[in-house]
Amino acid sequence: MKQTAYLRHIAYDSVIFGFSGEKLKILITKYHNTGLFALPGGFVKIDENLNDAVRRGLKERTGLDNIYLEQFYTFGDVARFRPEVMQTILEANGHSIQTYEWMLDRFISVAYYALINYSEVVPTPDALSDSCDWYSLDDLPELMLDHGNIVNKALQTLRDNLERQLVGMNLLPPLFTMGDLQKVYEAILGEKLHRGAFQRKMLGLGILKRHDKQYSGAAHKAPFLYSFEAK
Amino acid sequence: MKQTAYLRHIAYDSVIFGFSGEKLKILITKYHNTGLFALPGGFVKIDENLNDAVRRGLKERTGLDNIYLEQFYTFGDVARFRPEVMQTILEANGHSIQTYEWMLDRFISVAYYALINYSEVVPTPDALSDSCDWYSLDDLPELMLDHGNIVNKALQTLRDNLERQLVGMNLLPPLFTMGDLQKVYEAILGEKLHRGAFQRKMLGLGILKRHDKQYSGAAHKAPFLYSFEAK
DNA sequence: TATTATTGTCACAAAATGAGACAATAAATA
DNA sequence: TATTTATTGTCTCATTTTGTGACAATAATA
Repeated sequence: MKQTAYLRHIAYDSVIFGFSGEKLKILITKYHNTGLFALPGGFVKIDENLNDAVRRGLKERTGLDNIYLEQFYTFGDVARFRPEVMQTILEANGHSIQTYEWMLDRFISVAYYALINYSEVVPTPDALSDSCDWYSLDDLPELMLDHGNIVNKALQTLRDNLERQLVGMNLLPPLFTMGDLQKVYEAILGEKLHRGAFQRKMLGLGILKRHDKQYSGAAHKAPFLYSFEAK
Repeated sequence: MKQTAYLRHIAYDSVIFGFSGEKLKILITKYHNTGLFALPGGFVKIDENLNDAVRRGLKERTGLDNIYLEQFYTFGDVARFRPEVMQTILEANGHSIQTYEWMLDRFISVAYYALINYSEVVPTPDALSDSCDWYSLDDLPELMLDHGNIVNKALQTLRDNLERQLVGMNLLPPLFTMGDLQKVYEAILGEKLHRGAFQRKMLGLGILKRHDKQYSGAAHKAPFLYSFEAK
């Protein structure tokens, strides 16, 4: 990895949303021997499209291709420039500062959020990290630099876009119940929705295909399973 | 201007919207002796916040402070990298390529749109340009690089955000009629709106203050003037 | 004084939304 | 087998929002 392989001053960070246990979660990495938690991020190769760089990183971190991905903001304040933080990380990994000096420069970070099917993912740490794990949004560790802000803005954007995006399609497995879908919406919005109205609206969109019922073994009526259908 | 004064690989472009003659317009600059039209843009100083760099550029181009400004996308495709274009511009201005070699590198561009009061602006070209003028959105010249895409995405974002933003407040003078306001909305959306419903909705927002009537000298009822009011 | 163009407001229909009610039903329980 | 429990699918009704046209008011003109 030569110094010239990456564009200087430019990084990306990704807020990778998954849904499990009725909670919205995101992937967080922890750097070796530092106690520092961060969003999965990376750099852009000299001859690589920005969007492709992010997809490459997502693939490495989750194993998935063809992820639903949305760029939402570019963070460029000078206050982001904290070379001592990156230096700590590099030193904790035994890397020579000389080779990675370019990493100590000021970076502008393009932030993306991704929506993925939780059950398909095998979170994988990168070379500098000793873990890459799911954290509930309401139980995040302290994140380094402005990564907390980035998460907040990602969630805000996701909420704003909720009506315009097929969110459930990306956060749920191929077959799901109406209750599953409602729980996803409630987790994102952070509020309870009326069951009847929600069902009416979702069915009214005309994008759900009804399948056989799901017999859960529980003592009540079995719900239908649904899948999303491109019209 | 030393090479190290600016962050490498990072630029911004701005889509500056104004409203005049019932049309939505944007500012376009034309580079000396090249026939190249472009969005007003610039670079970020090493010790400058990204957002501040954009405001600095806007101030130079329009003379205005405190502009309504919204970042909407960052363009990072390799296809943007066309050093011969920038070289043409520099040579046409008699600049030595050596001094400005950093400008020939690949750039990632953070795009913003601004909403301004047309009548307050004195468009001012920068050093490389011989004009900075208003163009109607439906009558734009061919723009260099991907600037045409940037304009399209800016307009799309503006439309999407129309209900969440006080657009009229930024595109109109302090006092305006309900008809003026409706024309702004129609220009942005590109469609006619029903007069009665529009008036009902705007008044229902509770953010308009009614003033004296405007006697236009025309042969019909005089409309009220309105201003926006922070609640 | 009648005419013209535009404005402020309303009335009504249509559509969308909020909220509760009820029957249906899969499994557990008596 | 009959009853109970929890949840589901659907419906109805009230409320709110939206789409559409109509009307009187009015500033200037003919």
